[in-house]
Amino acid sequence: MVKIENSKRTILNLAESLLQDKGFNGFSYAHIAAELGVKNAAIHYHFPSKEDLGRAVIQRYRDRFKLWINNTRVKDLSPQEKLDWFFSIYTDMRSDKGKVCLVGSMEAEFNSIPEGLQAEVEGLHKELLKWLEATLSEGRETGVFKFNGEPANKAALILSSVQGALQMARALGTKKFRDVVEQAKLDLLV
Amino acid sequence: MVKIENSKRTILNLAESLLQDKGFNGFSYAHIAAELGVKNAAIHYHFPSKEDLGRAVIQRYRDRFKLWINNTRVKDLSPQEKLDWFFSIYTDMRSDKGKVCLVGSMEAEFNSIPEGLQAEVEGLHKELLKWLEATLSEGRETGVFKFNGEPANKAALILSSVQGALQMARALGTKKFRDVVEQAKLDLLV
DNA sequence: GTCTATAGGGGGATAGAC
DNA sequence: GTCTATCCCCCTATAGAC
Repeated sequence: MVKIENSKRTILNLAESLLQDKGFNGFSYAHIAAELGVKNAAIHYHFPSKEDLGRAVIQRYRDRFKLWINNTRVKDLSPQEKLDWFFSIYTDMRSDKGKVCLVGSMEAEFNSIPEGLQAEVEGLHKELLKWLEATLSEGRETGVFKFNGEPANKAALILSSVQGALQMARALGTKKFRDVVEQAKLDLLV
Repeated sequence: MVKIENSKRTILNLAESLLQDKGFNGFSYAHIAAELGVKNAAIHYHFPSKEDLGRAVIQRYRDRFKLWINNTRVKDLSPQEKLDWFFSIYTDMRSDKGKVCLVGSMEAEFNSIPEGLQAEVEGLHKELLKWLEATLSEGRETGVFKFNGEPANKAALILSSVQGALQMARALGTKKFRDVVEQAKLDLLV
């Protein structure tokens, strides 16, 4: 049961949380309705179909990320600090009831979710990669990061590893997640 | 529709394939029955509950992995070759209809699958990590692998990254998966 | 081992009252 | 915007015939 100021926003919050907790095929309108303290049909008023709801969650996340990285609080950080900020997003997910990242959650179920959702996930994943690549590139130029190969590939590896590490932590515990993040940092010192 | 010699084995094959394709919550007894060309109830005869079926799939995979790594064809390889063999497992999954690894699939849905399954996944993940750690350790001693930090942490990072990369490839394409594997190899040369 | 039949539940979604 | 009521489908699972 959750307080309501803005139903639509609260629904999105709950849906996002459930997506990261149980996956797209693991949650239902009933779950959201129960926590919100309303009936099933009320959710359908705001989001006619489950696909609509899923897409709205991802879209909001994309907007949020875009705002973050364009905000001076992040934009003006050093590459080192940017990377730490990035890792902290995932660390916070792990701390928040062992959530995994939206992208990983939906890609694992990719072939059993609506196509409109797939496209949204693709867009988000590209944006995350692009920012990370730019950050690694910048850091290598200024000499704080050292690594072989292309920044784009290194970005793909790091993003994949935190995505995988959040999942791994569910079976093997939070320490394993932290180990992966530490190793990823070590692998930038070379 | 699939030929039947051994129903139980065929069911396990289909279930494993569906798990890697659609996830635990994304497939049903009906899917298997249809492909096998039998009725729903026939599957329940072999595997009373869906949890039983899921556990059997993971157990078989664990046995298979154990056999592989103890077989002289793998056991006697160099660390370099062992690692290549390991990556080839994942490359083959990607080639096979864009499957993801069982562990990643089930950890993404971890909080919406039966507890008995969770335990099985935990066991498998530990075994994969343990073997990879030993291989990295061996390779570092013989000088073919170079990396900072503990072999256990490096193993966790590499395993997480291929797990994540298979998922990433679903949204961004096979090239991205290959990029991650190549980067992982580069990161062992330092 | 596989079938038919069916129980029993949950899911997504809609219509119409308030 | 939220309610009640309802539809229809799919799902897991079981009983009993063959």
